[in-house]
Amino acid sequence: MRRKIYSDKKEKILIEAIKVFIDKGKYGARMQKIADKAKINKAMLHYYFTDKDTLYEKSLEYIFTNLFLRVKDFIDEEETALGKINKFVDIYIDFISENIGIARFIAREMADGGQVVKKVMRNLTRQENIFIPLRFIDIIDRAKKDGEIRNVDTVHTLISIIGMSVFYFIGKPVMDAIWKIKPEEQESFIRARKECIIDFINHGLRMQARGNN
Amino acid sequence: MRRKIYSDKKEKILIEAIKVFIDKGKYGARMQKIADKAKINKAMLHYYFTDKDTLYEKSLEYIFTNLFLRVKDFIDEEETALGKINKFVDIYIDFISENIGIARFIAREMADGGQVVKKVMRNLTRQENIFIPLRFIDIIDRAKKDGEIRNVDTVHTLISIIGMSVFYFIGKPVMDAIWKIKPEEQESFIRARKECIIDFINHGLRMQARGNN
DNA sequence: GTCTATATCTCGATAGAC
DNA sequence: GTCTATCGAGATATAGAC
Repeated sequence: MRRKIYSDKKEKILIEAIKVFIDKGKYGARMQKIADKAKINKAMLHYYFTDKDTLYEKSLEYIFTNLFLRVKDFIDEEETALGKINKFVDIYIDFISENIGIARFIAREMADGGQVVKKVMRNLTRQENIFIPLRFIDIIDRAKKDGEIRNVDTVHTLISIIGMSVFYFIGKPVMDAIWKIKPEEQESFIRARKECIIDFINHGLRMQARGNN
Repeated sequence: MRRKIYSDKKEKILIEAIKVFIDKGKYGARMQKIADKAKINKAMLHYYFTDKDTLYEKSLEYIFTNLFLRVKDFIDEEETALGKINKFVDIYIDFISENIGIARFIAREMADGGQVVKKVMRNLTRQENIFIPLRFIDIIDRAKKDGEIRNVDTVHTLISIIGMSVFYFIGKPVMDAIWKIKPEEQESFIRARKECIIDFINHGLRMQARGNN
């Protein structure tokens, strides 16, 4: 299903560039380091991606393309709104914990003002004809109308859901230190994280059943 | 009540350094720029704070000292646990929205691996004999025992609360673009953010009353 | 404590041969 | 397309006069 956008060599460069950007940030990243990891020399790096800004932008674009395509697949499946939201949390956290640096990459970019991410999202929206956040707005709105969830503020609820899902991963090294999570406990910690968020959402949003529950 | 830790001059430097770190990040920040804004020359900057790493660390320490002292004041006041949590969200969001860059500063530091923030927190914990996150653990634990809130996972619930509170501010420029928040709407948006989080928490955590509501 | 001048170095980018 | 060598900007940090 995935369209091949880049040649193998360019893709290899992007993958290594992303690792270095995750590790050091846009300004801390070194072109030399990226070239080394991609096993090419620095001149070739500039040959393929012109300059650092371009490489950074293409790296973000690569990340978002994969993320959006992943979410897109399930979002159209028929289900209840709460089911969709639960599944979103499930898939989203899986994606982030498998690509543990990506939350940090995006967080840093946003903290930098998010100019590049805005540009990438604009392009991607046009290309893929899908803009995940707005699709979720629809889902929540409809669930309210159908009486499936309480009459909450749509946008703020969505921000809360994403914030809960992503925050731990942004601050992972610090979080793990504060809560004394040992390496061998990480997997179960993330599983519990998921369950707790979904439980929180279900109790926080679901229309109160009158009498029972 | 606040102890004076730094001379006026050093404090002035720290305040300006924080602004530049917020704007450009640790690696993007320029010592020259900080010196200019603090109205001293670059040599004096090194005279007072040795090098960039030290200045960065002291900047973070300054931020956390103020943040912790602010939260410390109310946390001892007697109240219900849900009341404390609600008030925490209230004060926390006020602090962040008044110091809009600080969330970004901390987010970036955490994305960088959080080594410095860990060190600062360790020192501060010793000094102030208070470590806010652990105090909140106690609050939530007691509320569970008292039957005030449901039997949720304590740590994950706390992470969720902080994540909901802080996430919008980390990604503010991008968020405002996605949700089309105009400058004149920001104040009411933040007010609504606060209300929605508190509402979410209360519905998500409170023990279900049997029969009514 | 203050300031000018400068040493030293690192990095992004490119020229130019192959 | 590939690679070596190098340029030149711009950064941190400091020496040394006052």
